[in-house]
Amino acid sequence: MSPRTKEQFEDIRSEKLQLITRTALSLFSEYGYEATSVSMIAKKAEISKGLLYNYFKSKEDLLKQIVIGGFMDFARLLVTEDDKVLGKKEILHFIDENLVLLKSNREYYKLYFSLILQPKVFSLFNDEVMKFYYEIIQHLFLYYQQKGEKNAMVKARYLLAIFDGVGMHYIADPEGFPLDEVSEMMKELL
Amino acid sequence: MSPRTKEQFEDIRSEKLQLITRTALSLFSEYGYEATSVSMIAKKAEISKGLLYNYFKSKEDLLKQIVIGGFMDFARLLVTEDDKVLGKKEILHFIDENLVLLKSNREYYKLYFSLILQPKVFSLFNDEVMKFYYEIIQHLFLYYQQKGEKNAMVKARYLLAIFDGVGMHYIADPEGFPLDEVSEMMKELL
Amino acid sequence: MSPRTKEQFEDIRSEKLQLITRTALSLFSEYGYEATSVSMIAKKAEISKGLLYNYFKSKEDLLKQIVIGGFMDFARLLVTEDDKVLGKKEILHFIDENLVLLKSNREYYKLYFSLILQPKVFSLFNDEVMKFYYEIIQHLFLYYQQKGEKNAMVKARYLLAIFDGVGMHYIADPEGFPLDEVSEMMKELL
Amino acid sequence: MSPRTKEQFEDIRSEKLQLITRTALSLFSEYGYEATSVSMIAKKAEISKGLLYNYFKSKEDLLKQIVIGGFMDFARLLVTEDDKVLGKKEILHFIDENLVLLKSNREYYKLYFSLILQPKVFSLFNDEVMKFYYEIIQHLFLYYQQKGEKNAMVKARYLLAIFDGVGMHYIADPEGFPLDEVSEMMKELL
DNA sequence: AATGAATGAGTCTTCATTCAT
DNA sequence: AATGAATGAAGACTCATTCAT
Repeated sequence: MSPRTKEQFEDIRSEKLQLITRTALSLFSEYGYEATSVSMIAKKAEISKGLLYNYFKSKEDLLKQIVIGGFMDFARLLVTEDDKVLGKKEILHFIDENLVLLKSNREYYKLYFSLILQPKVFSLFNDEVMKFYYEIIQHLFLYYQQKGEKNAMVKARYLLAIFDGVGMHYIADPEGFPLDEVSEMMKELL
Repeated sequence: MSPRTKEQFEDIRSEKLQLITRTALSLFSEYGYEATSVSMIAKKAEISKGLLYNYFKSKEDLLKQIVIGGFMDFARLLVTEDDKVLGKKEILHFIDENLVLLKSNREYYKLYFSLILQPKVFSLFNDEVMKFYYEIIQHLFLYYQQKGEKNAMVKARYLLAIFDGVGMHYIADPEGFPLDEVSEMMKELL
Repeated sequence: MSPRTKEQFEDIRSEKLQLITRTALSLFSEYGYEATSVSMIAKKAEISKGLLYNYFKSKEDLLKQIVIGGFMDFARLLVTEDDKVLGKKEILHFIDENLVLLKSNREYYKLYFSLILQPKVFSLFNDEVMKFYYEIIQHLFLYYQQKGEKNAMVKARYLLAIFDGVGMHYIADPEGFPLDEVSEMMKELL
Repeated sequence: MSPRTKEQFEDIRSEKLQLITRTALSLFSEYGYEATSVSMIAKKAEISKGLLYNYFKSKEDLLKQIVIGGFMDFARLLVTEDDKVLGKKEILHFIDENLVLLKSNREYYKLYFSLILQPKVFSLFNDEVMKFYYEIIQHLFLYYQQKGEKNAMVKARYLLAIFDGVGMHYIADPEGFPLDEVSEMMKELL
């Protein structure tokens, strides 16, 4: 009952939380969200089903935590000093970081793309995702505008669409898709 | 009291088949494949659950028919006289036709994108889709090669990825996404 | 509308009836009664499901006709001039005829044995079968009694049980079971 | 509030397992396997349908466990010191034990006979049962051979067929069939 | 006499979630 | 914090039977 015990409890909590989260991500991405049962997750994580509900209030909640978590990583890439307009350098950096993320978090992105257009599931994140998308578009829009581009908004949306297309194709065929060369081509659009 | 003629039966069958197919497509695209139950389809089509199984072996089979059907429409766009290498004109035509299809078959494409990266479901079509994807890549590759492009294969895969990205973004936000302007930009890559 | 037409109708009826009966027997015996659907029968007989119901009022009724029909064949073996006590010769004859029937109607007996102890199905025939069984027992009882056998009833029931056991084993393994030799052994019990 | 111990869980499991098994055996034997629904079993056992699947993979699996289980009891009767040829004493013992089993496990044997010649269901056990049957035949064959019997194999198969016939008739009419006297008669065949 | 589309009750099975311990 | 037995609603699917033609 000493304070340390409390800390230990918290350590356990966050450790278990990560264990569950990682296990679930791995299974969701391998089998899909619907095809992964809570039992499978509990078994693979070697915990009881009951314990899982100690950390997440539902399977949906677990999914949400995972998706939002990965989203945050992505969001950080674009964080800039307040609302300063991004320069070419920053956008290039954004693209590069993006690739690094894509390569290192394949599981997450596989899940992400498998969900992003699933109506029922997507509705869970609609708000967060949309808000974020528009933020990126806004950044890109400002960049192109400042560059004197006529169709700044069209270009912005085009670029973002390309991002997703490229990401999707890389995830679908990581061995075959020439991600690095393609990303160089993307840079020519800046 | 004589039995219906063969033609009458065929009429009934093809009408019901369409009814079920359309209803299912509409629901699959609205709620997703997994989230759409056979009961929902039957209720909306105003038929009994049993009847659906008179026309399709399983829910999976129904999905497959729908997806493959839509795929055929798309495949036709690329049909060329034998194995002639496509010229710029044909590719431009391909892009344009693609847009027409995208605009007129939104439901279908929503379904398509919602399935494309779902592990469990997609395995149903993996073969057909992959075969087809590689065929398109091959066409594009030959086009770029003949144009003297250095990275012909990279360009080919890049362009296809863009196709999907653009399609996805249009489907996700048909009102907001500037499909026509974007497609003009795509043409600059040829 | 001439008399002949009527006869022709009846010919058709009895022909179709036989067609259905035979087809059903063959399927029942191959897959079992429950595992054989009315659709399978109709398809194999190349008639419509509706027509089947024109001849039999239910699947159960169809089964009943088949079983009772085969039963009659068997029953005829024991028909004797009224209630005369059977002599050894007649019993020997009964055994032999039985074997002939068993060998020539394997399908039927397979069905018969697959049903005979299935509670739900058996209840359909309980009365007929029981009546018949007791009749045979009675014949055998009288035979043994007249022979001066002490345990005439026990012997009678024993012999009948042997009949069924032997039949069952022959049906289960027609190639391997030495039916003829075994039947010679049975005769020693007389 | 600490979780139940392993022992407690095991107790619960083995108790419920028995409850389900017994309930199912009783219903299967009363109505037949096909005619007994999982709902019926759950209702009679006063558990939820779902729980049944916590203990058995499927309805088929449940049947298999029951049949194999009862089979084991029977198999034990024939266990002899290694491969020693059985003497008359052992065979007599085998017959007697068999009767005891038959009398005390009527439900089981009713189920067994109701399955034995049902094509679809029986294929589940074909291998186990056949292996076992041939083992018994082999024992009986060696016994008769050692006794100097000419038709040792025929006798062996004959005896086994009688076993089944007698068992069947006893099960079909437990009150009326003179099992004990009949078994004395069987012994005369040794 | 004949067709096969249509029905709907019923089947087995799955699974997120709860709860006593 | 932790267990896993237990629930029950929902899912996909089957099939004997009916009926308009």
